[in-house]
Amino acid sequence: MLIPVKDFSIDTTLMAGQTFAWKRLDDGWVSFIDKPILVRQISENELIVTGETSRGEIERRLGLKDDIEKIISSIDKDETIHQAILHSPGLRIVEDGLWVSLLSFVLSIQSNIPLIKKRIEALSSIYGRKETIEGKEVFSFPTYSQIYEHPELLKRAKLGFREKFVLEAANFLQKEELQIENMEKIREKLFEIKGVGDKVLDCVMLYGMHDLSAFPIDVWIKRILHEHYASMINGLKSYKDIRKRMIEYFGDYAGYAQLYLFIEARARRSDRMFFKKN
DNA sequence: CTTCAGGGACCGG
DNA sequence: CCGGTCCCTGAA
Repeated sequence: MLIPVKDFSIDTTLMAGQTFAWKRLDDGWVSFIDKPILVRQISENELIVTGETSRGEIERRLGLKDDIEKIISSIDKDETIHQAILHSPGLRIVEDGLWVSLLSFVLSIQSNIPLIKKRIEALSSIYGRKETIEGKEVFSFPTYSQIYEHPELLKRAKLGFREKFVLEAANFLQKEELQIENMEKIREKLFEIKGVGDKVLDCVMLYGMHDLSAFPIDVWIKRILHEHYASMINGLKSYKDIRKRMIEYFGDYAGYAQLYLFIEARARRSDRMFFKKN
């Protein structure tokens, strides 16, 4: 299946640190939630997709339906964000779905990206089904039912204190019939899960549910805010107050601003480390 | 070998 | 609100 795209880069999008549901192969990206799918960007304007999926699903999961021009023009409010936008051409915000993002970001607590990936890999090899796509073996992303039914296997993934949080989340989704009616309702319900605080919840809303107004604040965003938006958040202390202020500032697509700034902050970290080594 | 920080959340004061 | 503590890993 061929999907035409415009101003899109799959590498930029999937290496942004927003999703752990895609794995990079030599010449493409695989994701195995229900069925394995393989996506390659063969040119600037074309994706090739293999696997049992649909154009609609791929477009949804890669944020291809977002009107990126409109989004950028609405968040492009100062020099800092302007530069960040210029440094990440082709970026989109993914839509991983509720469970996948919930598990991913519970696992992200007090962890760096390689560690999160490693944990997902471990869980996939413990619970996942193995299938092949174009001769490549891939394990499915663990489901909450699998974890609910075999909680004793969790220890093997060495999740540390996050293990009980993962169990909480799996049990919750197993027992609760969540309707995707309005985002506020879902927020309230998910907040009941032990291990899901403000930051994890914002990540789930943004990268799982595609609520583009969500604005997660982690240590990287905090650094950027103190460095470049100090006057704006002056006097604000709590997570909720700072978040509210930034959403007021960036508007309905604050989530995109957040991801551009996040990528920028981490890129500068890499620059410094490179500088140190030389 | 040890030490320590790392995409936060909880709990007690 | 604030601050100690939580488990595990990889880097130093």
